[in-house]
Amino acid sequence: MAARKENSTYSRNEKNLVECDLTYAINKIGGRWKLQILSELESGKQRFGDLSKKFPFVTERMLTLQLRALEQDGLVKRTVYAEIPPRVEYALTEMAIELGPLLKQLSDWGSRHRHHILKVAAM
Amino acid sequence: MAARKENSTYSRNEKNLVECDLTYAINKIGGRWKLQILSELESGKQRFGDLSKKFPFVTERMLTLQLRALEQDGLVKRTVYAEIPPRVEYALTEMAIELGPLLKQLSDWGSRHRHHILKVAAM
DNA sequence: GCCATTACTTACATATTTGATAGTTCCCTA
DNA sequence: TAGGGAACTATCAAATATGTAAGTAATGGC
Repeated sequence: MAARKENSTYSRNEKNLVECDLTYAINKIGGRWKLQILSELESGKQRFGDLSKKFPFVTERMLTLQLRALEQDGLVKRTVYAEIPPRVEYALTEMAIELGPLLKQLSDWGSRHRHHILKVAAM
Repeated sequence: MAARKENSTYSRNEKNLVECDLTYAINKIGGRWKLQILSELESGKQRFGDLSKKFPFVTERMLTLQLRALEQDGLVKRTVYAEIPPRVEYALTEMAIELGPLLKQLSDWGSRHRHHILKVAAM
Protein backbone atom coordinates (compact mmCIF):
# COMPACT_ATOMS: atom_id res chain seq x y z
CA MET A 1 0.00 0.00 0.00
CA ALA A 2 2.84 2.32 0.77
CA ALA A 3 5.27 3.29 -1.96
CA ARG A 4 7.48 0.35 -2.70
CA LYS A 5 11.19 0.93 -2.60
CA GLU A 6 12.71 0.78 -6.02
CA ASN A 7 14.96 -2.17 -6.31
CA SER A 8 13.87 -4.01 -3.24
CA THR A 9 13.55 -7.70 -3.94
CA TYR A 10 9.84 -7.20 -3.68
CA SER A 11 9.69 -4.91 -6.63
CA ARG A 12 12.23 -6.86 -8.62
CA ASN A 13 10.01 -9.87 -8.29
CA GLU A 14 7.09 -7.89 -9.50
CA LYS A 15 8.94 -6.70 -12.53
CA ASN A 16 9.90 -10.24 -13.38
CA LEU A 17 6.26 -11.05 -13.69
CA VAL A 18 5.03 -8.12 -15.65
CA GLU A 19 4.83 -10.37 -18.66
CA CYS A 20 2.16 -12.55 -17.14
CA ASP A 21 -1.45 -11.56 -17.69
CA LEU A 22 -2.60 -13.49 -14.69
CA THR A 23 -0.13 -11.78 -12.42
CA TYR A 24 -1.01 -8.44 -13.86
CA ALA A 25 -4.63 -9.08 -13.00
CA ILE A 26 -3.82 -10.37 -9.55
CA ASN A 27 -1.84 -7.29 -8.75
CA LYS A 28 -4.80 -5.12 -9.56
CA ILE A 29 -7.32 -6.92 -7.44
CA GLY A 30 -5.08 -8.32 -4.76
CA GLY A 31 -5.62 -5.87 -1.93
CA ARG A 32 -7.03 -6.65 1.44
CA TRP A 33 -10.55 -5.43 0.67
CA LYS A 34 -10.54 -4.66 -3.01
CA LEU A 35 -12.72 -7.45 -4.24
CA GLN A 36 -15.20 -6.93 -1.47
CA ILE A 37 -15.42 -3.26 -2.33
CA LEU A 38 -15.85 -3.97 -6.00
CA SER A 39 -18.52 -6.49 -5.19
CA GLU A 40 -20.31 -3.97 -3.04
CA LEU A 41 -20.19 -1.34 -5.75
CA GLU A 42 -21.79 -3.67 -8.24
CA SER A 43 -25.15 -2.64 -6.90
CA GLY A 44 -24.43 0.95 -7.90
CA LYS A 45 -22.37 3.95 -6.95
CA GLN A 46 -21.99 4.71 -3.29
CA ARG A 47 -20.64 7.39 -1.06
CA PHE A 48 -17.59 6.97 1.09
CA GLY A 49 -19.70 6.91 4.20
CA ASP A 50 -21.97 4.22 2.80
CA LEU A 51 -19.05 1.97 2.11
CA SER A 52 -17.65 2.65 5.50
CA LYS A 53 -20.90 1.52 7.06
CA LYS A 54 -21.00 -1.60 4.94
CA PHE A 55 -17.56 -2.55 6.20
CA PRO A 56 -17.51 -1.54 9.83
CA PHE A 57 -14.37 -3.54 10.54
CA VAL A 58 -12.40 -1.70 7.87
CA THR A 59 -10.85 1.50 9.17
CA GLU A 60 -11.39 4.70 7.25
CA ARG A 61 -7.73 4.82 6.52
CA MET A 62 -7.75 1.38 4.94
CA LEU A 63 -10.89 2.12 3.01
CA THR A 64 -9.33 5.26 1.64
CA LEU A 65 -6.16 3.46 0.67
CA GLN A 66 -7.97 0.66 -1.07
CA LEU A 67 -10.24 3.05 -2.93
CA ARG A 68 -7.29 5.11 -4.01
CA ALA A 69 -5.52 2.06 -5.31
CA LEU A 70 -8.60 0.96 -7.19
CA GLU A 71 -8.91 4.41 -8.67
CA GLN A 72 -5.29 4.40 -9.74
CA ASP A 73 -5.78 1.09 -11.43
CA GLY A 74 -8.80 2.34 -13.27
CA LEU A 75 -11.29 0.09 -11.55
CA VAL A 76 -13.21 2.76 -9.74
CA LYS A 77 -14.28 6.26 -10.66
CA ARG A 78 -14.28 8.89 -7.97
CA THR A 79 -16.59 11.87 -8.20
CA VAL A 80 -16.32 14.77 -5.83
CA TYR A 81 -19.21 17.17 -5.38
CA ALA A 82 -18.18 20.60 -4.20
CA GLU A 83 -20.60 20.77 -1.33
CA ILE A 84 -20.29 21.31 2.36
CA PRO A 85 -20.05 18.91 3.97
CA PRO A 86 -18.32 17.16 1.10
CA ARG A 87 -19.87 14.37 -0.92
CA VAL A 88 -17.84 11.82 -2.80
CA GLU A 89 -19.21 9.00 -4.86
CA TYR A 90 -17.51 5.88 -6.02
CA ALA A 91 -18.59 3.88 -9.03
CA LEU A 92 -17.21 0.97 -11.01
CA THR A 93 -15.57 1.60 -14.35
CA GLU A 94 -16.24 -0.53 -17.41
CA MET A 95 -13.16 -2.54 -16.70
CA ALA A 96 -14.37 -3.37 -13.24
CA ILE A 97 -17.87 -4.17 -14.38
CA GLU A 98 -16.37 -6.87 -16.54
CA LEU A 99 -15.14 -8.53 -13.40
CA GLY A 100 -18.68 -9.02 -12.16
CA PRO A 101 -19.25 -12.55 -13.45
CA LEU A 102 -15.89 -13.53 -12.13
CA LEU A 103 -16.70 -12.34 -8.65
CA LYS A 104 -19.96 -14.20 -8.82
CA GLN A 105 -18.23 -17.41 -9.75
CA LEU A 106 -15.65 -16.99 -7.08
CA SER A 107 -18.32 -16.43 -4.52
CA ASP A 108 -20.23 -19.47 -5.71
CA TRP A 109 -17.10 -21.53 -5.51
CA GLY A 110 -16.61 -20.34 -1.95
CA SER A 111 -20.16 -21.19 -1.10
CA ARG A 112 -19.94 -24.67 -2.56
CA HIS A 113 -16.82 -25.61 -0.72
CA ARG A 114 -17.62 -23.94 2.50
CA HIS A 115 -20.67 -26.10 2.87
CA HIS A 116 -18.80 -29.15 1.84
CA ILE A 117 -16.33 -28.57 4.60
CA LEU A 118 -19.01 -27.99 7.17
CA LYS A 119 -20.61 -31.26 6.25
CA VAL A 120 -17.36 -33.14 6.55
CA ALA A 121 -16.56 -31.54 9.86
CA ALA A 122 -19.90 -32.62 11.25
CA MET A 123 -19.17 -36.30 10.79
CA MET B 1 1.87 -16.81 6.36
CA ALA B 2 3.09 -17.06 9.89
CA ALA B 3 0.67 -17.96 12.64
CA ARG B 4 -1.58 -15.03 13.24
CA LYS B 5 -1.81 -13.80 16.77
CA GLU B 6 -5.14 -14.63 18.26
CA ASN B 7 -7.05 -11.47 18.88
CA SER B 8 -4.95 -9.14 16.85
CA THR B 9 -7.13 -6.75 14.93
CA TYR B 10 -6.13 -8.63 11.83
CA SER B 11 -7.73 -11.82 12.96
CA ARG B 12 -10.73 -10.13 14.47
CA ASN B 13 -11.42 -8.60 11.11
CA GLU B 14 -11.14 -11.94 9.49
CA LYS B 15 -13.62 -13.47 11.85
CA ASN B 16 -16.09 -10.74 11.11
CA LEU B 17 -16.09 -11.79 7.53
CA VAL B 18 -16.39 -15.51 7.86
CA GLU B 19 -19.98 -15.25 6.80
CA CYS B 20 -19.13 -14.01 3.33
CA ASP B 21 -18.55 -16.60 0.62
CA LEU B 22 -16.51 -14.21 -1.43
CA THR B 23 -14.22 -13.44 1.45
CA TYR B 24 -13.91 -17.07 2.27
CA ALA B 25 -12.77 -17.73 -1.26
CA ILE B 26 -10.42 -14.77 -1.32
CA ASN B 27 -8.73 -15.95 1.82
CA LYS B 28 -8.00 -19.29 0.24
CA ILE B 29 -6.44 -17.99 -2.91
CA GLY B 30 -5.05 -14.70 -1.69
CA GLY B 31 -1.41 -15.54 -1.16
CA ARG B 32 1.50 -13.97 -2.94
CA TRP B 33 1.95 -16.79 -5.45
CA LYS B 34 -0.97 -19.08 -4.91
CA LEU B 35 -2.89 -18.41 -8.08
CA GLN B 36 0.22 -18.60 -10.17
CA ILE B 37 1.08 -21.93 -8.62
CA LEU B 38 -2.41 -23.27 -9.17
CA SER B 39 -2.29 -22.08 -12.73
CA GLU B 40 1.02 -23.80 -13.26
CA LEU B 41 -0.26 -27.04 -11.81
CA GLU B 42 -3.18 -27.07 -14.19
CA SER B 43 -0.96 -28.70 -16.74
CA GLY B 44 -0.42 -31.62 -14.40
CA LYS B 45 1.33 -32.64 -11.23
CA GLN B 46 4.82 -31.36 -10.72
CA ARG B 47 7.72 -31.81 -8.40
CA PHE B 48 8.91 -29.20 -5.99
CA GLY B 49 12.00 -28.63 -8.03
CA ASP B 50 10.01 -28.16 -11.21
CA LEU B 51 7.92 -25.48 -9.64
CA SER B 52 10.98 -23.85 -8.24
CA LYS B 53 12.45 -23.64 -11.71
CA LYS B 54 9.25 -22.24 -13.14
CA PHE B 55 9.34 -19.45 -10.58
CA PRO B 56 12.99 -18.54 -10.25
CA PHE B 57 12.18 -15.30 -8.42
CA VAL B 58 10.26 -17.12 -5.70
CA THR B 59 12.49 -18.32 -2.91
CA GLU B 60 12.27 -21.94 -1.85
CA ARG B 61 11.01 -20.80 1.48
CA MET B 62 8.14 -18.89 -0.05
CA LEU B 63 7.31 -21.71 -2.39
CA THR B 64 7.18 -24.10 0.52
CA LEU B 65 4.99 -21.78 2.54
CA GLN B 66 2.56 -21.21 -0.29
CA LEU B 67 2.35 -24.89 -1.10
CA ARG B 68 1.76 -25.74 2.53
CA ALA B 69 -1.02 -23.22 2.74
CA LEU B 70 -2.62 -24.55 -0.40
CA GLU B 71 -2.37 -28.03 0.97
CA GLN B 72 -3.97 -26.98 4.24
CA ASP B 73 -6.81 -25.40 2.35
CA GLY B 74 -7.37 -28.52 0.32
CA LEU B 75 -6.37 -27.04 -3.00
CA VAL B 76 -3.28 -29.09 -3.55
CA LYS B 77 -2.39 -32.67 -2.83
CA ARG B 78 1.13 -33.47 -1.74
CA THR B 79 2.62 -36.87 -2.41
CA VAL B 80 5.93 -37.90 -0.93
CA TYR B 81 7.90 -40.77 -2.39
CA ALA B 82 10.24 -42.39 0.07
CA GLU B 83 13.29 -42.25 -2.12
CA ILE B 84 16.72 -40.82 -1.84
CA PRO B 85 17.03 -38.08 -2.80
CA PRO B 86 13.44 -37.34 -1.91
CA ARG B 87 10.74 -36.81 -4.47
CA VAL B 88 7.61 -34.86 -3.78
CA GLU B 89 4.81 -34.24 -6.20
CA TYR B 90 2.12 -31.63 -6.08
CA ALA B 91 -1.21 -31.92 -7.83
CA LEU B 92 -4.46 -30.01 -7.87
CA THR B 93 -7.43 -31.33 -5.98
CA GLU B 94 -10.94 -31.37 -7.40
CA MET B 95 -11.73 -28.15 -5.63
CA ALA B 96 -8.80 -26.43 -7.25
CA ILE B 97 -9.54 -27.83 -10.66
CA GLU B 98 -12.88 -26.09 -10.48
CA LEU B 99 -11.01 -22.83 -10.30
CA GLY B 100 -9.50 -23.40 -13.72
CA PRO B 101 -12.04 -21.51 -15.81
CA LEU B 102 -11.89 -18.68 -13.35
CA LEU B 103 -8.16 -18.36 -13.68
CA LYS B 104 -8.53 -18.39 -17.41
CA GLN B 105 -11.04 -15.58 -17.31
CA LEU B 106 -8.95 -13.55 -14.95
CA SER B 107 -5.96 -13.95 -17.18
CA ASP B 108 -7.99 -12.95 -20.22
CA TRP B 109 -9.24 -9.93 -18.41
CA GLY B 110 -5.68 -8.99 -17.58
CA SER B 111 -4.64 -9.46 -21.16
CA ARG B 112 -7.48 -7.34 -22.50
CA HIS B 113 -6.82 -4.41 -20.26
CA ARG B 114 -3.11 -4.55 -20.34
CA HIS B 115 -3.19 -3.94 -24.03
CA HIS B 116 -5.75 -1.25 -23.68
CA ILE B 117 -3.51 0.63 -21.34
CA LEU B 118 -0.51 0.26 -23.57
CA LYS B 119 -2.49 1.73 -26.43
CA VAL B 120 -3.62 4.67 -24.38
CA ALA B 121 -0.16 5.34 -23.06
CA ALA B 122 1.20 5.46 -26.58
CA MET B 123 -0.97 8.40 -27.55
C1' DG C 1 -19.45 31.95 18.44
C1' DC C 2 -20.01 26.71 18.85
C1' DC C 3 -21.03 22.33 17.18
C1' DA C 4 -22.10 18.81 13.79
C1' DT C 5 -21.21 16.88 9.34
C1' DT C 6 -18.20 14.36 5.66
C1' DA C 7 -14.34 12.65 3.70
C1' DC C 8 -10.49 12.45 4.37
C1' DT C 9 -4.99 13.06 6.09
C1' DT C 10 -1.03 12.64 9.22
C1' DA C 11 2.06 10.68 12.42
C1' DC C 12 3.27 7.00 14.93
C1' DA C 13 3.01 2.10 16.52
C1' DT C 14 2.27 -2.84 15.54
C1' DA C 15 1.62 -6.84 12.92
C1' DT C 16 2.54 -9.66 9.23
C1' DT C 17 4.94 -11.09 5.23
C1' DT C 18 8.97 -11.96 2.66
C1' DG C 19 13.93 -12.32 1.88
C1' DA C 20 18.81 -13.95 2.81
C1' DT C 21 21.54 -17.30 4.30
C1' DA C 22 22.94 -21.37 6.26
C1' DG C 23 22.05 -25.96 7.66
C1' DT C 24 19.73 -30.83 7.60
C1' DT C 25 18.95 -35.62 6.01
C1' DC C 26 19.96 -39.75 3.68
C1' DC C 27 21.84 -42.59 0.35
C1' DC C 28 24.40 -43.17 -3.97
C1' DT C 29 28.30 -42.35 -6.93
C1' DA C 30 32.91 -41.34 -8.17
C1' DT D 1 35.47 -40.65 1.77
C1' DA D 2 34.12 -36.36 -0.24
C1' DG D 3 30.53 -34.53 -2.80
C1' DG D 4 25.98 -34.22 -4.86
C1' DG D 5 21.06 -34.38 -5.23
C1' DA D 6 16.07 -33.03 -3.44
C1' DA D 7 13.21 -30.91 -0.58
C1' DC D 8 12.98 -28.81 2.79
C1' DT D 9 13.64 -26.09 7.92
C1' DA D 10 15.55 -22.55 11.02
C1' DT D 11 16.88 -18.08 12.20
C1' DC D 12 17.36 -13.39 11.72
C1' DA D 13 16.70 -9.13 9.27
C1' DA D 14 14.18 -6.25 6.04
C1' DA D 15 10.06 -4.52 4.00
C1' DT D 16 5.36 -3.85 3.66
C1' DA D 17 0.67 -3.58 5.41
C1' DT D 18 -2.51 -2.29 8.77
C1' DG D 19 -4.27 -0.20 13.02
C1' DT D 20 -4.90 3.91 16.41
C1' DA D 21 -5.64 8.27 17.52
C1' DA D 22 -5.93 12.80 16.50
C1' DG D 23 -6.54 16.60 13.32
C1' DT D 24 -8.32 19.38 9.03
C1' DA D 25 -11.58 22.21 6.17
C1' DA D 26 -15.73 24.69 5.15
C1' DT D 27 -20.37 25.85 6.03
C1' DG D 28 -25.04 25.75 7.76
C1' DG D 29 -27.89 25.47 11.94
C1' DC D 30 -28.38 26.64 16.89
